[in-house]
Amino acid sequence: MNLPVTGFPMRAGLAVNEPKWVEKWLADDLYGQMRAARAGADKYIVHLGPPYANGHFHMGHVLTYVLKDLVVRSKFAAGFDSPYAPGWDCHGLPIEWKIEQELRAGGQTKNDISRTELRAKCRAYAQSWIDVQKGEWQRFGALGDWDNVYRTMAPANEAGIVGALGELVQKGFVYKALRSTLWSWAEETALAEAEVEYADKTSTAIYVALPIVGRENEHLVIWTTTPWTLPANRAVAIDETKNYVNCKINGKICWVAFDLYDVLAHMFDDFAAMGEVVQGKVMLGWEYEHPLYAGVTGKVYHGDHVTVDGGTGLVHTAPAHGADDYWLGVREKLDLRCPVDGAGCYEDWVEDDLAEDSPLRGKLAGKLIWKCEADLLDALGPKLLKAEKMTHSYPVSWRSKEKLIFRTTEQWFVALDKKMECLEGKTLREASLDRIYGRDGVRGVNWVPGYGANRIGSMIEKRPDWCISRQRAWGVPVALMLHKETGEIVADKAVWDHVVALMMREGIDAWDGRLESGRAAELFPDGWLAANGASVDDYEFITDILDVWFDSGTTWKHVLEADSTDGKRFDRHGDGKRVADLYQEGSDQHRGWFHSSLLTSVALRGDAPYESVVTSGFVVDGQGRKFSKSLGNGVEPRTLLDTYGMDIIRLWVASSDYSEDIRYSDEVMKGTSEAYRKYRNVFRWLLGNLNGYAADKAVAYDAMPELEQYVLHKLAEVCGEVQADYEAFAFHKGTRKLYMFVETVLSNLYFEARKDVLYCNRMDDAERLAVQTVLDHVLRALLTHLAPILCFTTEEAWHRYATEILGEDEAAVQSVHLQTFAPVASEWRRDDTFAVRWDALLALRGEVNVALEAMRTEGNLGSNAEAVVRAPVGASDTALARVLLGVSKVEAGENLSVAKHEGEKCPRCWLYYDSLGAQGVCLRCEEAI
RNA sequence: GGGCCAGUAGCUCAGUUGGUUAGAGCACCGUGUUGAUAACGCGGGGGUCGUAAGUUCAAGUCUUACCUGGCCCA
Repeated sequence: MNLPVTGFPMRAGLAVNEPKWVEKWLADDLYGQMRAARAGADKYIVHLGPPYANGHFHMGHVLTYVLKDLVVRSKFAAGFDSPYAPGWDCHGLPIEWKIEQELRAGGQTKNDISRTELRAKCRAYAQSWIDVQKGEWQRFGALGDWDNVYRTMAPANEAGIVGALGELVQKGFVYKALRSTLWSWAEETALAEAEVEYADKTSTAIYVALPIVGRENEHLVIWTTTPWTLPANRAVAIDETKNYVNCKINGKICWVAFDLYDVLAHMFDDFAAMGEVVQGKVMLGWEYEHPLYAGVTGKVYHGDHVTVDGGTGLVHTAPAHGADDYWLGVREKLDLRCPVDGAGCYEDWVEDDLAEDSPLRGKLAGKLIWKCEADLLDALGPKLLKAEKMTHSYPVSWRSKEKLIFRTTEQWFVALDKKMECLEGKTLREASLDRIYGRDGVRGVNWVPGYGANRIGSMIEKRPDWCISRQRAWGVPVALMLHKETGEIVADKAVWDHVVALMMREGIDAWDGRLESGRAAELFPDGWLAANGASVDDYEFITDILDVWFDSGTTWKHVLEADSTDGKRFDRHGDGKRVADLYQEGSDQHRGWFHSSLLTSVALRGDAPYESVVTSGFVVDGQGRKFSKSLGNGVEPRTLLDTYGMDIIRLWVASSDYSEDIRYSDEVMKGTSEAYRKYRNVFRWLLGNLNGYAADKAVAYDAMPELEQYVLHKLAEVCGEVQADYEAFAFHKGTRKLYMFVETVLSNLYFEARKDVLYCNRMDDAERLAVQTVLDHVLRALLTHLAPILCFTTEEAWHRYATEILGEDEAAVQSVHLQTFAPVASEWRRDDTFAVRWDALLALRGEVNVALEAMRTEGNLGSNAEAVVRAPVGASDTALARVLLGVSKVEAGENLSVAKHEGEKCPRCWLYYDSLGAQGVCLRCEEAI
């Protein structure tokens, strides 16, 4: 008997064995070997959206890094050279916060140390997480250039980011403007949305009557919960489509929204009806007297944001203190200056327009806004119709829990609607949209799934100009110099090149460090100031930092492009392709990384940075809900590694349709584990039955039995389809086809049919060798096609194959990941006639199985070998049919009938014969013995 | 509240330009093997295709509304 023999164990022990492979691959520099093996081949560049260097990896990271790894590995297997550099996003608020927290824990604040020291702490903190995440990442089996990872905080990258900013400035994209931002006066800083919380806070709500110019005793009534913004009042906004009505409050004729009349009637003790109604548009242009300033007037304008479901329907508008107000102010060219400084105190000029005898004189300038409330209310006098305390949900600082304010401050922007020479007269918005949709003769991006184009397209269409400045410390400086008198930005390339060169050596400290230590002059090239007849004191240096999206949004430049000349990693030999073939991230990145990368790349090189963008949904639980702490349904990748092993997690990712959210649950993982075990058992069976086989024993295709040809036909078919699926990033389809092949063609049919020949025929029997030849092809094909997915298990099986079947030394075995997809001979693919014939044979097999099962249920049959079948097959097909059915005999006949074989059972092969040979076994077995 | 997307058996997925009784694998149940054995084979049950209308001779497949869930915004 030739039973299977292999050392490939049925049980995987992934949790223990996988880390050993990781170690070996790193020690052997597998990635380097793969690059070398594909030297000169076409490059396929997957570019990584850098993870933020803070915290452990979660399931979302697992999903995206496995997906990217599937692409990289399958591209190598398809013969491409696929350089891949892991990297990290290092700057930004969350890390800076973390450091501030640590400082506070030590009784300090960020003001106690220099910005340079603060940045050093942030840098060390980021690095510590990079080290942690690197280990977790490698454990995923992710292939990559681990010795040359990139970090946005590396000096070369920081210099590259500034260089990108410099080019934008030189091309004319960057401008300065006032913008309304949420501001924390307590911490003296602008806040990003992520830093904002909401809490119940008490405010003073006031109704104020503003006298209308030229209308005796008539007033506009405004309502506000922020009395401190009254000095900044510049207008009153109404809804021109709504009706307004007058009434008498405290003896004053007051105009309010018609829809709010009833509510307001009950609000005031001294209220009387009047009843004149006008449409809002009639009021447009009415002038009113400023609530505080003598001789100052404002006008009534329409505002889309005005509602009549609260307040009075007339909105106090202070462009310095609100987003809607700000945009109205911009539209109507109102005074946008902010009378409140960064610490929440009124500027001196806030008192300029006060009347000589105003009680507010000397009460506002330099005072904290919250402390001026009582004085402001007093100063309103009879204009104040009513004041009351109210509690409402209000934005507060994450840190101090103090109420936030809106302040208009100077910020830096990238223009989206400016017609640009470098974009052939188009705006950045238009040029970006052209590339998103592939219109106006421009090559588009391949969005997978396709709706990604719409999604990012509608965002680019609607978004305002890109505000790239932040008032923080941990980031790349908006390294701008402004001429103090002219306000002009220095755009001279020589200066930018000089600054970039300094940063190349010193990183971002080259900027802030020099400013802090009074060496700003060094930021100019030698002799530049003199040549321009200027001194360093003529210039103002911006200390804002760049939005972190600018860091990662320019990685195509400071990572890919910077490393792409003269045969370096990402060099594509000027083939005209985009810098990257693929960006892959979660669908949230349509607003994030895909978005910022597109804008910078279109602006700077006139094209998208990527050929394809593949987006995935999010990992959700078994009920389709997101993972969250409050639901308590989170899972830690580290736990899963111990429970299941990475290959099973990789298989889960590969078999999921990531275009939607993908579910993670114990049930899903149980199913995935079963599939894994199937693959593993099939590998084991193949290896075991290839025992004793060698390449020189291979049987030529034409000499093979038809069953073998059928299996090769199916193998060729599945390999072709799977490779196409991989190419289309449809891993779940490819995985599914491979599994179907393994399950239905191999396990159910072929292995079952050929066990007899493999176990019982002579080792050197031609038919047995034909079977082994097929097993050899099948194993190589399965291992190479599954290697991108089951990267650990296929490697393990491949090593067994190399040592047990090919007879190689363990130390000399070449990794499965160095192989290309096992080739498929064209002769294996057969025509439709062949396929139709086999469909019929397999259909017959199904019918016979039903009949045999009926016999078994009646207790008349054990194994199929006990049966003899009469079936409608040609006489020449009875032998093949017998093999397919696993029965002892098939006779050709008109109709299907099954019966128990009445002959003798061969004790060796267990088949039944009319009679056995002299040695008590069948003739075939006699010969084999 | 707005934009985009999804909702087919317990699970993972197929369902081509709308066209006969909606498919597969796993899981489940039954059963056979005991020379892939913490395996393997065979058979079987299981879905009113998220809900409700509509278009059509005909809808899982088109339209609308709603429900549920996800991402991004406000």
